[in-house]
Amino acid sequence: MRVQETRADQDIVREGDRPSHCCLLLDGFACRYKFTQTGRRQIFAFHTPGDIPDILTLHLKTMDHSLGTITSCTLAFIAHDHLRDLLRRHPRLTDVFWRDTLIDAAIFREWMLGIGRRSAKTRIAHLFCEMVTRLTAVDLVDGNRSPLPITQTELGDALGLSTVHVNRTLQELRGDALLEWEGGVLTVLDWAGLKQVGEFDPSYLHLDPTHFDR
Amino acid sequence: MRVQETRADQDIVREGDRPSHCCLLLDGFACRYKFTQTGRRQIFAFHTPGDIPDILTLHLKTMDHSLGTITSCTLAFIAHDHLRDLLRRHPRLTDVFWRDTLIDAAIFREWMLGIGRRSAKTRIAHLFCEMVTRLTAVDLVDGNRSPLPITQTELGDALGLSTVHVNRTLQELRGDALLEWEGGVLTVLDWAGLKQVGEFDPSYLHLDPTHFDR
DNA sequence: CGGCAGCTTGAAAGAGTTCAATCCGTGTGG
DNA sequence: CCACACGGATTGAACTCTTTCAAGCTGCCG
Repeated sequence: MRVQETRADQDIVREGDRPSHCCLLLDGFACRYKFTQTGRRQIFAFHTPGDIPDILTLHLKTMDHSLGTITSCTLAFIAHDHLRDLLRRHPRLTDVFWRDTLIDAAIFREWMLGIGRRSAKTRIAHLFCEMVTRLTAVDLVDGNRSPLPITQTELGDALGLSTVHVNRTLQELRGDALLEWEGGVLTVLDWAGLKQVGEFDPSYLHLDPTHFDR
Repeated sequence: MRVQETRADQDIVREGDRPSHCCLLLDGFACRYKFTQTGRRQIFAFHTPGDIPDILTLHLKTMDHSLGTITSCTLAFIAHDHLRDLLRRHPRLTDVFWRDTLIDAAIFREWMLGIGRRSAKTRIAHLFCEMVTRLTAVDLVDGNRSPLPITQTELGDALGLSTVHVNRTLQELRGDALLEWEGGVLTVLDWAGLKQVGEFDPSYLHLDPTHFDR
């Protein structure tokens, strides 16, 4: 494993690349995204420490989207060959990684549902609920305060909204005393209320261990 | 394997179910979808013969969305236990199925990009290009005529659009002499033009065998 | 102190939705 | 053989959520 520090807003892997390594995110926030031919960006996923955002390169040679840092990050690069060797020796591990990519896809579906069918307010509230839930799972949440070091533009790019509208909708959420968000820290003031506005049901994250197959 | 005929518009597996079998689609069209709490539907995927739309139940015990038929279908149900046994005996097969679910996810991402960032016209054209490409891969396309037995409402539910708007946008596409679509058959009159309007680049489908890892 | 990224605001424009009918082809029962 | 029901396609008009454009504002860093 090669460990490396990276500045914020740097691409780690780009659309079209054919990487020979996967990257384990040790510290920081990253995202996956792609541009429209007309230059509009959609963010597909936010990644947090512990994730291997490009594990898919193990089976899909050419990247069909990009992976970039949001904050400065610590990354560990692992050669595909080593990873394959590991999985061959421990088939159970294959299932774990496969399952992880399936949850990844479940999150994509939930975002799709939001972008396609939910209002801006619901979408934003939902994403906040998801991030807090996921960050809780990796023990990064302190009480009702959760790191969320992304910009309003990035939030818009993830939710299919303009920055302006994100900004105004955020004001509503704050006005409803549901949350505060400044300095990259999200403070949830009313979890029940936020969940309700966001129509949030965490089942799709498959965090409950009783959902495991074995 | 238990083979079974199913009528159109029937659920095969429902959100919340904990299936013990996977279903191989032998004939017909199916889709995966989920409802918003306010009753709005988002279709996540269209499935064609040869697909195993619920292979994910092998690793995610509880369904977080539903799978239903669009047309009448022929399905083959395979017990998880049998499938697991098969995969244990042929580890190479695990990689094939895993890869397949990764392509599934790549399609989700592309749809997300469309719903979030592309116009209605581009979205519809893009979906048509995708379906024709995928149906060509399973040899269901005859010249420029491709089966596409879905309703305008279903198309809207897949693209995050209202039926009314789908209808009007379809008229534009027809008016531009790009396609015809009636009786469940899509006829592409101008492939190059449709690709351009749809900003379609099939890379994300990972069909090119040179993209395979081994 | 200037510069820059990110946040905020106002006003106008627009893409897409909603509501409410109408139309059309097909299958069904009398 | 015709009336009727029904799912799906189509149309018109009003409405609204979200975008776009165009400035300001703010805090931080060199």
